[in-house]
Amino acid sequence: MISLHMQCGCADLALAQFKQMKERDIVSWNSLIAGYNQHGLDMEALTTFSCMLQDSVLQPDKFTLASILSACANLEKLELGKQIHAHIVRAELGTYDAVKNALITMYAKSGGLAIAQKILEQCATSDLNVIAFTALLHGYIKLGDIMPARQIFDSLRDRDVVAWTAMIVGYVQNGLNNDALELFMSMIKQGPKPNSYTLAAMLSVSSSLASLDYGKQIHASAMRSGEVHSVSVSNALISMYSKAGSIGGARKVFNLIYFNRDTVSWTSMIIALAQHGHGEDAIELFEKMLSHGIKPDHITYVGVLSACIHVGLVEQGRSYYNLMTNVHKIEPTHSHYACMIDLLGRAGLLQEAFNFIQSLPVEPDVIAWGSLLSCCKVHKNVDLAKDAAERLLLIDPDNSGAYSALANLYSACGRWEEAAQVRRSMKNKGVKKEQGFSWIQIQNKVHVFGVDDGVHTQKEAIYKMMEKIWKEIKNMGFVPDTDSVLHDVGEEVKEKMLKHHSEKLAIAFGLINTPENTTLRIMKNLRVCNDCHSAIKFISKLVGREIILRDATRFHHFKNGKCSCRDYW
DNA sequence: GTAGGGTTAG
Repeated sequence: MISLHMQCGCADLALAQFKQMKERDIVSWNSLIAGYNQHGLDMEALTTFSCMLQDSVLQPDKFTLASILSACANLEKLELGKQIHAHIVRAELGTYDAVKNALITMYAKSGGLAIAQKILEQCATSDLNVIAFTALLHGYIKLGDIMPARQIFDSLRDRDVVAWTAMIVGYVQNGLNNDALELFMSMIKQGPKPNSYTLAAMLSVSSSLASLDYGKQIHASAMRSGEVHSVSVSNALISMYSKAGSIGGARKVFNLIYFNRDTVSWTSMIIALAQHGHGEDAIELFEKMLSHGIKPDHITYVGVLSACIHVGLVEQGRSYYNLMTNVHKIEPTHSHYACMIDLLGRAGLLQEAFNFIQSLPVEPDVIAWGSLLSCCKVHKNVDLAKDAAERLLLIDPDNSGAYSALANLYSACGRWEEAAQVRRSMKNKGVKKEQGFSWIQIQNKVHVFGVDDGVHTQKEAIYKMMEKIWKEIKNMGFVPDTDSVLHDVGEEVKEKMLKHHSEKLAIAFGLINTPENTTLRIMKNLRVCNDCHSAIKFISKLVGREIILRDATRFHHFKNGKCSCRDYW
């Protein structure tokens, strides 16, 4: 009965049942502990374990210890794990496979990889199994050692779906998306059938590639295999659609799982809405989440605060920050601090943002100073920007963003000499500037455009298209924002440089190569400049198309001369 | 009757 409740995810019911029992045998204790462990309630598993040791004469058996070791592994409690290990040796329970595997996992996960390896080597060759090796493989991946992990994977004879997934996830977590993709392909060809874990991981690959086509393919295969009903796959789908620029797709999935939403589902949808500039909707959804009695976690609050940032709701942001710390008792992290700095700074309350940084109970990090710096850039506050940049460079001397932001700000204010000075010192220190580029995917092929690099095969046609658009939008009232040009050159040259910004080239290319009325989805690695933002609004009206641009921080939906961000970004 | 390796959010 206890395990039945646990399997339904009703830990409370299981506990009530357990408390009712007059006589508790080892199986009832084990069921409760294992249930907690399987539902991620590892702290509860450990407390139950110590109750068992105190309240009863029962001795833990191999089932108890396997679960407890797993809890230690998840909580990375190496010391406690070692004590359990000692007990296992004394009680001579170390011969059971499940216990051995749990032991190796515990060491691999909680920072004792060398011990894990040693135990594995001591096992006779006969009973080495895929579970222990997968745990070891995962241990290497956690340390970022991909090579030994891959070696283990290659040497495994009976690779099952978990081993394949562990290796794929390992690539994803270490930013090796292409390797993940490649391995997934060969899994399809010759490996076991992917399950919900595999598909969720591959959806996160599609998210970081921001490839809607690819994500849709994974969605289709999840539908075919029935894994689409898993909450984790649904949650990963929400993020994938959002990051690929389709807020509608994200909404559809979220609505579809009405009866099956967890904290991650709500959080993913809130973040999706925030990223797409639907700040009010994000907040409304958050309130709905609270009224449904779903507990927000620290990431939910990152989403809520960034929703407030994107629409400039300063007061509301402040009150949510207080709600988080005072009511939900969530300790703010660096991300929350960065959100608050952004919230205040974006709204022009630069001094207040600066004071906020000064009042932090921890050393401010690169992100904190970087947020303040970019806000100073938006509001053209040179003095504070200089201060922020200097402090940032103390922590990270090679931060190209800090140099660029400061140099650009000087340029924008016409202080060419100081701008040149910053660029010189950047050059002297060997710091390389991050180049801006944009890309667009058309029929499974990604086309990348740098600033005016002119390498594309359709260069002539693209430039010609841009020339035509430029003339027409100027007739519509578009005024080029030559302040966005960060070089001291004549007005005419400035205009030419603006015309060839990477996002504009990507749009011109998209217009040439897609049928009329198709939505264009452009991605950019840096934040969109003022001139491009203004130009794209006109272009969307001129060509009667929706243009979706994802820049470094958010999405802009341009339609009929307007942008979803309402020009606040 | 109970157990062991792998997800998803900024």
